[in-house]
Amino acid sequence: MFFSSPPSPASLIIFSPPLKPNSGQPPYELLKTHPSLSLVSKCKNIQTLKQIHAQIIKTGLHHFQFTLSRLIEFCAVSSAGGGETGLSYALSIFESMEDQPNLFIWNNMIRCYALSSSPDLAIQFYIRMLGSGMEPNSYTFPFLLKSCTAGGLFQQGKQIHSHVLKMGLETDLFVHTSLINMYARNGELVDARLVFDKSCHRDVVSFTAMITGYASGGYLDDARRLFDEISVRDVVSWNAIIAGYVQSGRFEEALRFFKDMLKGNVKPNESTMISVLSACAHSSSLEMGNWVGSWIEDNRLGSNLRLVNALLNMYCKCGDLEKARLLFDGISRKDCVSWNIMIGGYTHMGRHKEALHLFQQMQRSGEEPNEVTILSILPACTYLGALETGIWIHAYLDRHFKWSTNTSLSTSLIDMYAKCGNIQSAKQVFDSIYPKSLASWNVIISGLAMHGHVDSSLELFSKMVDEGTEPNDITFIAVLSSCSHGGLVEQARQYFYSMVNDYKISPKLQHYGCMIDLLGRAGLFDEADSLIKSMEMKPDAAILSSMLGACKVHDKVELAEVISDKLFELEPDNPGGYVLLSNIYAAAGRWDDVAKIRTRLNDRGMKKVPGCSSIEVNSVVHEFLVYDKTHARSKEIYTMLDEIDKLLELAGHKPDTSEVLYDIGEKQKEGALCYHSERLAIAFGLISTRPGTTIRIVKNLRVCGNCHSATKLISKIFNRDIIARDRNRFHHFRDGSCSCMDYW
DNA sequence: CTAGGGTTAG
Repeated sequence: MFFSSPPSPASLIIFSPPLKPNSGQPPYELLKTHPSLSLVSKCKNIQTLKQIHAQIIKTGLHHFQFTLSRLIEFCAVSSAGGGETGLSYALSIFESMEDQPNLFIWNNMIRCYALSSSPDLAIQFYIRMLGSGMEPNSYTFPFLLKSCTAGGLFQQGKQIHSHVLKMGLETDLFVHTSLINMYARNGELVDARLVFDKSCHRDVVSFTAMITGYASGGYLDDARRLFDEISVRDVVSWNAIIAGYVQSGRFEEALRFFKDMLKGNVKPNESTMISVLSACAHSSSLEMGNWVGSWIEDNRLGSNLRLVNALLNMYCKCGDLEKARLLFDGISRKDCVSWNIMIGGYTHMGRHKEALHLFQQMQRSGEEPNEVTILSILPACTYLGALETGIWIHAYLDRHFKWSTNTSLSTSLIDMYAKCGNIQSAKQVFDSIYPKSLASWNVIISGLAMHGHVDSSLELFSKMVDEGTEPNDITFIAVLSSCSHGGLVEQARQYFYSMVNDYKISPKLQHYGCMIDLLGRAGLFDEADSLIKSMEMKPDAAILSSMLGACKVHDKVELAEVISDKLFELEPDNPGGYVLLSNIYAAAGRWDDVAKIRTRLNDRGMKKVPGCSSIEVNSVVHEFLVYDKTHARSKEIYTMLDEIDKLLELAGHKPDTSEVLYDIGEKQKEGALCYHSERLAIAFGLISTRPGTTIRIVKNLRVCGNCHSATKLISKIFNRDIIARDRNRFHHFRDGSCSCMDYW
């Protein structure tokens, strides 16, 4: 098959006299300088090598072992011809050789195996070599030991070590370093150190092998000590120590080493920069990262994808998405990693719509998503409530991955279903996976809680404990919030007690938050207060806000004033608390105080976080703000809103305008309510989906009381299930009532 | 008669 290549390009055709073996003179001088052979070293890929091979046969050069040696060596060395193709090509030459292969050829065959995907076969080849009467030399062992390192073959490595001793080759610097590396990479640091200490001829390379071993085992102090002992440090030794600190998460120190390296006038290379970029990404060192960016440009390395991806990752992790996107768009041959980094960057910064959009572009580009892609895109679906896209991904996973054993993938999928409003599918996926990780228990328990399935949520918690999975602090947030959604005061007390005493988990702010929210809502202000006093940390804004909310439910105006003073001290510029207090005043009819707060808000120039609701239709996420008129079908939406309004009025719905803060007329206040973002999303859902289809919307804030009662009626009037996720929980509206039983 | 060891992003 090697002779079936198309005719050589003109540049490869060499007219030279055929050579004959055994013609008296040893032809090595001639061979070395023969044009066909010097071409081998310039060879770019295996295709070209085949053409040269054909040429060699034509000229009779293949009768000389020297020639074949060079070909096999090429297969072992060249990255273009290496790997599996290189190995099989080398093998075919080896097996069809006329004479006994010499040691050089045996050694290079072992070298081919070391770089292949089955390095263990190198050992078999070595045994075959011994069987044919060949004795290994100082070149054989580095290749062989490299195979043991690559294949994790510690036992075989040990045996080979005894061969080394028998041959008296342990003092050979190359063999010595290979042994250290083999032991170190197999996690046998003590053995590695024994070998290291035995030799008195150590150089920077053997030091580095030992340092790498220590560093990858997390023994940074040992690595550091050896590093200090090296008299002349080169790039690779610097890289090893820098990478070691990066892998241990000690990024600032890694960057300090890098600066020392530059001070010592050692020139960094691509590997250095990949580690440095990783350190910058993790420690948000944008300045240093930018410096590396210009270094890459100066050294014209813009086409090195590994390096550019690392740079891209740095920009994303440092939050400079604009620069990242510019770089990303400029990469001509993006790989899966480039896409993953950019998509993950958007998700990470909360720009979920852009993440989803880029994911769709990725599919159009023909690049296949992998597990990492899915793990960054699922949270975006979850956040946006993009159930259709989520279902598509589920089907994609079924087709392409064995995902049910991948715990993070399945957990992410369960979370997506739960938070996109489809708790049944979440439960189905949960039931189907094995093993069930702690995280998967946590997401299903909190998912059920959010949907108001309090009983099954708590049952699942008992089942989890029965099956021997130890709950953690996150589990208890889920359990306590479950109690909170169900108004189960006594159970919550018991779980809280059990968490502290049985599981020795010290409560965090969120645990206190659930408890205080629950106690406050139940009107148990004294107990809530003493719980706050027992906390070892100061109550945060969330806790004070939920106390304030409880004051509203129970008309506690004076207490509300005390609490809001503390809240305003903590967050003077967050309008949420002011709005809540003003609502409490409004409910008590204290309009003067309402006006005072409004002035305070205006003086400080505070803006409420705008309410935003989204709905996914045909895999496209549509977002709406209050009074939003930017949507392409805005006209139809507002016609629908008017229609809804009329029907609501007919059904006897009376808008409660007391919570509207602005100084406007009663009629306008009603308007402000009708155009709340969730109302717009629902109206769009009604006009863009078939009758009877469930409408799912997601809101970034809590749903207001007025919209809640309106939505209940809408579900009845239009005969639709409406599933709404707000900041706090899910509301399933059906036939005029809501799954939350008006408790939220 | 040719060769060999240590560093590598999501």
